[in-house]
Amino acid sequence: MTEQGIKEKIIGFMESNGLRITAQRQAIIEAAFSTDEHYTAEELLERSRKVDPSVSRATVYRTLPVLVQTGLLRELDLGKDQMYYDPNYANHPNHNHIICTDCDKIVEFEDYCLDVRESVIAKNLGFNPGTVKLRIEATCEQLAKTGTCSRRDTVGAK
Amino acid sequence: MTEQGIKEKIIGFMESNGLRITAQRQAIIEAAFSTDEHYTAEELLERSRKVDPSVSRATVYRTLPVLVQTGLLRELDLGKDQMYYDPNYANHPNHNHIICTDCDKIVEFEDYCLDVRESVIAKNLGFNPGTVKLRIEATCEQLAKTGTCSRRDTVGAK
DNA sequence: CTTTATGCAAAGGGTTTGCAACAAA
DNA sequence: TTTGTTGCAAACCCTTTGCATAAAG
Repeated sequence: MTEQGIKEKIIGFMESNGLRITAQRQAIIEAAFSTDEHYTAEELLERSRKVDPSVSRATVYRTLPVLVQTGLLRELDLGKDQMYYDPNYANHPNHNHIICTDCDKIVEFEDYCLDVRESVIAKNLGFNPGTVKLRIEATCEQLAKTGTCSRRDTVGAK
Repeated sequence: MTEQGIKEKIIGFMESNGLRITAQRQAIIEAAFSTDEHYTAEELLERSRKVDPSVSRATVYRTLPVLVQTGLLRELDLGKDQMYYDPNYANHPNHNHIICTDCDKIVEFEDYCLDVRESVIAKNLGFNPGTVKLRIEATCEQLAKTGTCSRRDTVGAK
Protein backbone atom coordinates (compact mmCIF):
# COMPACT_ATOMS: atom_id res chain seq x y z
CA MET A 1 0.00 0.00 0.00
CA THR A 2 1.37 3.41 -0.93
CA GLU A 3 1.78 6.16 1.61
CA GLN A 4 -0.86 8.09 -0.28
CA GLY A 5 -3.23 5.12 -0.15
CA ILE A 6 -2.76 4.84 3.58
CA LYS A 7 -3.56 8.51 4.11
CA GLU A 8 -6.69 8.24 2.04
CA LYS A 9 -7.86 5.21 3.93
CA ILE A 10 -7.42 6.99 7.23
CA ILE A 11 -9.15 10.15 6.07
CA GLY A 12 -11.99 7.96 4.84
CA PHE A 13 -12.16 6.17 8.17
CA MET A 14 -12.35 9.47 9.99
CA GLU A 15 -15.02 10.90 7.73
CA SER A 16 -17.22 7.86 8.04
CA ASN A 17 -16.90 8.04 11.80
CA GLY A 18 -17.88 11.67 12.11
CA LEU A 19 -14.35 12.77 12.97
CA ARG A 20 -13.21 16.09 11.58
CA ILE A 21 -10.28 16.43 9.25
CA THR A 22 -8.28 19.11 11.01
CA ALA A 23 -4.93 20.49 9.97
CA GLN A 24 -3.34 18.96 13.06
CA ARG A 25 -4.69 15.52 12.34
CA GLN A 26 -3.47 15.68 8.78
CA ALA A 27 -0.03 16.66 10.01
CA ILE A 28 0.02 13.75 12.45
CA ILE A 29 -1.09 11.29 9.77
CA GLU A 30 1.58 12.63 7.46
CA ALA A 31 4.24 12.22 10.15
CA ALA A 32 2.98 8.82 11.23
CA PHE A 33 3.26 7.13 7.85
CA SER A 34 6.18 8.87 6.18
CA THR A 35 8.60 6.50 7.89
CA ASP A 36 8.93 2.76 8.37
CA GLU A 37 10.66 3.05 11.73
CA HIS A 38 9.04 2.55 15.10
CA TYR A 39 8.49 5.70 17.10
CA THR A 40 7.18 6.99 20.41
CA ALA A 41 4.40 9.52 20.93
CA GLU A 42 7.02 12.14 21.73
CA GLU A 43 8.91 11.42 18.52
CA LEU A 44 5.71 11.58 16.54
CA LEU A 45 4.95 14.96 18.12
CA GLU A 46 8.31 16.28 16.97
CA ARG A 47 7.84 15.01 13.45
CA SER A 48 4.26 16.27 13.29
CA ARG A 49 5.40 19.73 14.31
CA LYS A 50 7.73 19.83 11.35
CA VAL A 51 4.61 19.54 9.21
CA ASP A 52 2.46 21.84 11.33
CA PRO A 53 4.06 23.56 14.34
CA SER A 54 0.69 24.08 15.99
CA VAL A 55 0.32 20.37 16.83
CA SER A 56 0.23 19.80 20.57
CA ARG A 57 1.22 16.80 22.59
CA ALA A 58 -2.37 16.31 23.72
CA THR A 59 -3.58 16.09 20.15
CA VAL A 60 -0.95 13.51 19.30
CA TYR A 61 -2.02 11.41 22.27
CA ARG A 62 -5.66 11.84 21.29
CA THR A 63 -5.09 11.00 17.63
CA LEU A 64 -2.92 7.92 18.10
CA PRO A 65 -5.81 5.69 19.25
CA VAL A 66 -7.72 6.66 16.12
CA LEU A 67 -4.84 5.62 13.88
CA VAL A 68 -4.52 2.38 15.80
CA GLN A 69 -8.23 1.74 15.30
CA THR A 70 -7.79 1.78 11.54
CA GLY A 71 -5.42 -1.16 11.84
CA LEU A 72 -2.79 0.62 9.78
CA LEU A 73 -0.79 1.67 12.80
CA ARG A 74 -0.06 -0.69 15.64
CA GLU A 75 0.75 0.04 19.24
CA LEU A 76 3.81 -1.89 20.31
CA ASP A 77 4.58 -2.70 23.90
CA LEU A 78 8.31 -3.30 23.82
CA GLY A 79 8.66 -3.56 27.55
CA LYS A 80 10.03 -0.05 27.86
CA ASP A 81 8.51 2.83 29.80
CA GLN A 82 6.79 4.19 26.73
CA MET A 83 4.63 2.76 24.01
CA TYR A 84 6.00 2.47 20.51
CA TYR A 85 4.11 2.71 17.26
CA ASP A 86 4.73 0.59 14.19
CA PRO A 87 3.55 1.87 10.78
CA ASN A 88 4.57 -1.28 8.92
CA TYR A 89 1.44 -3.36 9.39
CA ALA A 90 -0.16 -2.01 6.25
CA ASN A 91 2.46 -3.78 4.16
CA HIS A 92 3.44 -6.62 6.50
CA PRO A 93 0.25 -7.54 8.36
CA ASN A 94 1.71 -10.66 9.94
CA HIS A 95 5.10 -9.58 11.10
CA ASN A 96 6.39 -10.19 14.60
CA HIS A 97 9.14 -8.63 16.69
CA ILE A 98 12.17 -10.07 18.32
CA ILE A 99 13.65 -7.73 20.87
CA CYS A 100 17.18 -7.86 22.18
CA THR A 101 17.10 -7.12 25.89
CA ASP A 102 20.79 -6.24 25.74
CA CYS A 103 21.11 -3.86 22.84
CA ASP A 104 17.49 -2.66 22.77
CA LYS A 105 17.22 -3.24 19.05
CA ILE A 106 14.27 -4.77 17.29
CA VAL A 107 14.20 -7.12 14.33
CA GLU A 108 10.99 -7.72 12.47
CA PHE A 109 10.35 -11.14 11.01
CA GLU A 110 7.60 -13.20 9.49
CA ASP A 111 7.26 -16.91 10.09
CA TYR A 112 4.40 -18.88 8.71
CA CYS A 113 5.18 -21.89 10.84
CA LEU A 114 4.89 -19.84 14.01
CA ASP A 115 1.68 -18.20 12.82
CA VAL A 116 0.06 -21.57 12.25
CA ARG A 117 1.12 -22.90 15.62
CA GLU A 118 -0.12 -19.77 17.36
CA SER A 119 -3.46 -20.13 15.67
CA VAL A 120 -3.81 -23.74 16.71
CA ILE A 121 -2.96 -22.96 20.32
CA ALA A 122 -5.24 -19.97 20.48
CA LYS A 123 -8.09 -21.87 18.92
CA ASN A 124 -7.62 -24.81 21.27
CA LEU A 125 -7.88 -22.44 24.21
CA GLY A 126 -11.00 -20.79 22.84
CA PHE A 127 -9.45 -17.62 21.57
CA ASN A 128 -9.82 -15.92 18.24
CA PRO A 129 -6.65 -16.70 16.30
CA GLY A 130 -7.28 -13.85 13.87
CA THR A 131 -6.00 -11.27 16.28
CA VAL A 132 -3.14 -13.12 17.87
CA LYS A 133 -0.12 -10.95 18.50
CA LEU A 134 3.29 -12.20 19.40
CA ARG A 135 6.38 -10.78 20.97
CA ILE A 136 9.66 -12.49 21.60
CA GLU A 137 12.35 -11.17 23.87
CA ALA A 138 15.83 -12.56 23.74
CA THR A 139 19.42 -11.76 24.43
CA CYS A 140 22.16 -11.48 21.90
CA GLU A 141 24.07 -14.67 21.38
CA GLN A 142 27.06 -12.70 20.24
CA LEU A 143 26.96 -10.36 23.19
CA ALA A 144 26.91 -13.29 25.56
CA LYS A 145 29.95 -14.84 23.92
CA THR A 146 32.14 -11.90 23.10
CA GLY A 147 30.95 -9.24 25.50
CA THR A 148 30.02 -6.94 22.67
CA CYS A 149 27.06 -6.81 20.35
CA SER A 150 27.56 -6.07 16.69
CA ARG A 151 23.91 -5.22 16.44
CA ARG A 152 24.26 -2.34 18.86
CA ASP A 153 23.55 0.92 17.04
CA THR A 154 23.72 -0.79 13.70
CA VAL A 155 20.38 -2.50 13.28
CA GLY A 156 17.58 -0.08 13.88
CA ALA A 157 13.93 -0.86 14.18
CA LYS A 158 12.88 -1.73 10.68
CA MET B 1 9.53 -27.43 44.03
CA THR B 2 7.84 -26.96 47.40
CA GLU B 3 7.03 -23.55 48.76
CA GLN B 4 9.51 -24.26 51.51
CA GLY B 5 12.17 -25.17 48.99
CA ILE B 6 11.60 -21.93 47.13
CA LYS B 7 11.96 -19.88 50.29
CA GLU B 8 15.19 -21.62 51.17
CA LYS B 9 16.61 -21.06 47.73
CA ILE B 10 15.87 -17.37 47.92
CA ILE B 11 17.28 -16.98 51.41
CA GLY B 12 20.39 -18.77 50.17
CA PHE B 13 20.61 -16.47 47.18
CA MET B 14 20.37 -13.45 49.42
CA GLU B 15 22.96 -14.70 51.87
CA SER B 16 25.45 -15.49 49.17
CA ASN B 17 24.96 -12.04 47.73
CA GLY B 18 25.53 -10.19 50.98
CA LEU B 19 21.89 -9.22 51.32
CA ARG B 20 20.45 -9.18 54.81
CA ILE B 21 17.60 -11.41 55.85
CA THR B 22 15.24 -8.88 57.36
CA ALA B 23 11.79 -9.52 58.78
CA GLN B 24 10.28 -7.46 55.96
CA ARG B 25 12.02 -9.44 53.25
CA GLN B 26 10.90 -12.69 54.81
CA ALA B 27 7.34 -11.45 54.88
CA ILE B 28 7.53 -10.45 51.23
CA ILE B 29 8.99 -13.81 50.22
CA GLU B 30 6.28 -15.54 52.18
CA ALA B 31 3.59 -13.50 50.46
CA ALA B 32 5.16 -13.83 47.04
CA PHE B 33 5.20 -17.62 46.93
CA SER B 34 2.18 -18.65 48.96
CA THR B 35 -0.03 -18.28 45.89
CA ASP B 36 0.02 -19.40 42.29
CA GLU B 37 -1.85 -16.39 41.00
CA HIS B 38 -0.33 -13.42 39.25
CA TYR B 39 -0.21 -10.26 41.30
CA THR B 40 0.83 -6.60 41.16
CA ALA B 41 3.29 -4.88 43.48
CA GLU B 42 0.39 -3.29 45.29
CA GLU B 43 -1.30 -6.63 45.84
CA LEU B 44 1.93 -8.11 47.09
CA LEU B 45 2.26 -5.22 49.53
CA GLU B 46 -1.16 -5.97 50.92
CA ARG B 47 -0.42 -9.65 51.30
CA SER B 48 2.99 -8.97 52.80
CA ARG B 49 1.47 -6.70 55.40
CA LYS B 50 -0.76 -9.53 56.55
CA VAL B 51 2.44 -11.34 57.44
CA ASP B 52 4.25 -8.29 58.80
CA PRO B 53 2.36 -4.98 58.95
CA SER B 54 5.60 -3.01 59.02
CA VAL B 55 6.32 -3.76 55.36
CA SER B 56 6.35 -0.60 53.27
CA ARG B 57 5.60 -0.09 49.63
CA ALA B 58 9.17 1.02 49.00
CA THR B 59 10.55 -2.22 50.40
CA VAL B 60 8.25 -4.27 48.22
CA TYR B 61 9.42 -2.36 45.16
CA ARG B 62 13.03 -2.77 46.25
CA THR B 63 12.69 -6.48 46.97
CA LEU B 64 10.85 -7.51 43.83
CA PRO B 65 13.90 -7.16 41.57
CA VAL B 66 15.84 -9.44 43.92
CA LEU B 67 13.19 -12.12 43.68
CA VAL B 68 13.13 -11.76 39.92
CA GLN B 69 16.91 -12.17 39.86
CA THR B 70 16.60 -15.59 41.44
CA GLY B 71 14.57 -16.72 38.46
CA LEU B 72 11.84 -18.08 40.72
CA LEU B 73 9.61 -15.06 40.23
CA ARG B 74 9.05 -13.54 36.82
CA GLU B 75 8.01 -10.04 35.92
CA LEU B 76 5.14 -10.13 33.46
CA ASP B 77 4.32 -7.29 31.16
CA LEU B 78 0.69 -7.91 30.34
CA GLY B 79 0.19 -4.66 28.51
CA LYS B 80 -1.52 -3.04 31.46
CA ASP B 81 -0.39 0.02 33.36
CA GLN B 82 1.28 -2.04 36.02
CA MET B 83 3.70 -4.92 36.06
CA TYR B 84 2.50 -8.33 37.15
CA TYR B 85 4.48 -11.01 38.90
CA ASP B 86 4.21 -14.71 38.22
CA PRO B 87 5.37 -17.16 40.90
CA ASN B 88 4.79 -20.25 38.75
CA TYR B 89 8.10 -20.41 36.94
CA ALA B 90 9.69 -22.57 39.60
CA ASN B 91 7.37 -25.40 38.67
CA HIS B 92 6.60 -24.53 35.04
CA PRO B 93 9.78 -22.96 33.69
CA ASN B 94 8.61 -22.97 30.07
CA HIS B 95 5.07 -21.76 30.29
CA ASN B 96 3.68 -18.98 28.17
CA HIS B 97 0.70 -16.67 28.51
CA ILE B 98 -2.26 -16.07 26.31
CA ILE B 99 -4.08 -12.92 27.23
CA CYS B 100 -7.65 -12.09 26.32
CA THR B 101 -7.80 -8.44 25.41
CA ASP B 102 -11.55 -8.52 26.00
CA CYS B 103 -11.96 -10.15 29.36
CA ASP B 104 -8.48 -9.41 30.72
CA LYS B 105 -7.99 -12.98 31.80
CA ILE B 106 -4.82 -14.96 31.36
CA VAL B 107 -4.38 -18.60 30.50
CA GLU B 108 -1.03 -20.26 30.98
CA PHE B 109 0.01 -22.94 28.56
CA GLU B 110 3.04 -24.95 27.54
CA ASP B 111 3.72 -25.92 23.96
CA TYR B 112 6.86 -27.73 22.96
CA CYS B 113 6.24 -27.14 19.29
CA LEU B 114 6.15 -23.41 19.81
CA ASP B 115 9.24 -23.47 22.00
CA VAL B 116 11.22 -25.24 19.30
CA ARG B 117 10.09 -22.89 16.59
CA GLU B 118 10.92 -19.87 18.73
CA SER B 119 14.39 -21.21 19.31
CA VAL B 120 15.00 -21.78 15.63
CA ILE B 121 13.85 -18.30 14.72
CA ALA B 122 15.85 -16.65 17.48
CA LYS B 123 18.96 -18.59 16.58
CA ASN B 124 18.59 -17.78 12.90
CA LEU B 125 18.46 -14.10 13.76
CA GLY B 126 21.51 -14.34 15.99
CA PHE B 127 19.78 -14.27 19.32
CA ASN B 128 20.23 -16.51 22.31
CA PRO B 129 17.29 -18.90 22.30
CA GLY B 130 17.85 -19.82 25.95
CA THR B 131 16.17 -16.65 27.17
CA VAL B 132 13.40 -16.32 24.65
CA LYS B 133 10.16 -15.14 26.16
CA LEU B 134 6.82 -15.17 24.48
CA ARG B 135 3.51 -13.48 24.90
CA ILE B 136 0.36 -13.91 22.90
CA GLU B 137 -2.55 -11.54 22.92
CA ALA B 138 -5.87 -12.53 21.49
CA THR B 139 -9.54 -11.88 21.65
CA CYS B 140 -12.19 -14.24 22.77
CA GLU B 141 -13.73 -16.22 19.97
CA GLN B 142 -16.88 -16.64 21.98
CA LEU B 143 -17.14 -12.99 22.82
CA ALA B 144 -16.84 -12.06 19.17
CA LYS B 145 -19.64 -14.44 18.25
CA THR B 146 -22.10 -14.13 21.07
CA GLY B 147 -21.28 -10.75 22.54
CA THR B 148 -20.46 -12.24 25.89
CA CYS B 149 -17.45 -14.02 27.22
CA SER B 150 -17.86 -17.06 29.41
CA ARG B 151 -14.32 -16.64 30.55
CA ARG B 152 -15.05 -13.29 32.10
CA ASP B 153 -14.63 -13.54 35.86
CA THR B 154 -14.50 -17.29 35.68
CA VAL B 155 -10.98 -18.14 34.60
CA GLY B 156 -8.47 -16.35 36.76
CA ALA B 157 -4.77 -16.16 36.24
CA LYS B 158 -3.52 -19.63 36.96
C1' DC C 1 30.42 -0.88 65.40
C1' DT C 2 29.82 -0.93 60.43
C1' DT C 3 27.07 -1.30 56.73
C1' DT C 4 22.90 -2.27 54.69
C1' DA C 5 17.82 -1.81 54.90
C1' DT C 6 13.72 0.59 56.10
C1' DG C 7 9.71 3.94 56.01
C1' DC C 8 8.20 8.14 54.63
C1' DA C 9 7.16 11.40 51.46
C1' DA C 10 8.47 13.70 47.53
C1' DA C 11 9.95 13.35 42.87
C1' DG C 12 9.79 11.19 38.16
C1' DG C 13 7.87 10.41 33.70
C1' DG C 14 4.68 8.91 30.25
C1' DT C 15 -0.11 9.55 29.47
C1' DT C 16 -4.71 11.45 30.32
C1' DT C 17 -7.99 15.05 31.20
C1' DG C 18 -10.72 19.55 32.40
C1' DC C 19 -11.59 23.64 30.39
C1' DA C 20 -12.09 27.77 27.71
C1' DA C 21 -11.03 29.16 23.11
C1' DC C 22 -11.40 27.67 18.35
C1' DA C 23 -12.60 25.81 13.87
C1' DA C 24 -14.80 22.25 10.77
C1' DA C 25 -19.10 21.24 8.54
C1' DT D 1 -24.54 27.96 14.37
C1' DT D 2 -23.53 23.56 16.34
C1' DT D 3 -20.63 20.26 17.72
C1' DG D 4 -16.31 18.31 17.75
C1' DT D 5 -11.24 19.71 18.45
C1' DT D 6 -7.32 22.09 20.21
C1' DG D 7 -3.59 23.74 23.41
C1' DC D 8 -2.38 24.41 27.88
C1' DA D 9 -1.40 22.92 32.23
C1' DA D 10 -2.67 20.28 35.89
C1' DA D 11 -3.80 15.76 37.31
C1' DC D 12 -2.89 10.72 37.32
C1' DC D 13 -0.66 6.60 38.64
C1' DC D 14 2.85 3.37 39.05
C1' DT D 15 7.45 3.30 40.30
C1' DT D 16 11.79 5.22 41.99
C1' DT D 17 14.63 7.85 45.13
C1' DG D 18 16.73 10.91 48.97
C1' DC D 19 17.25 10.96 53.56
C1' DA D 20 17.30 10.24 58.43
C1' DT D 21 16.47 6.29 61.34
C1' DA D 22 16.72 1.45 62.49
C1' DA D 23 18.57 -3.02 62.64
C1' DA D 24 21.38 -7.07 60.73
C1' DG D 25 25.75 -9.19 61.14
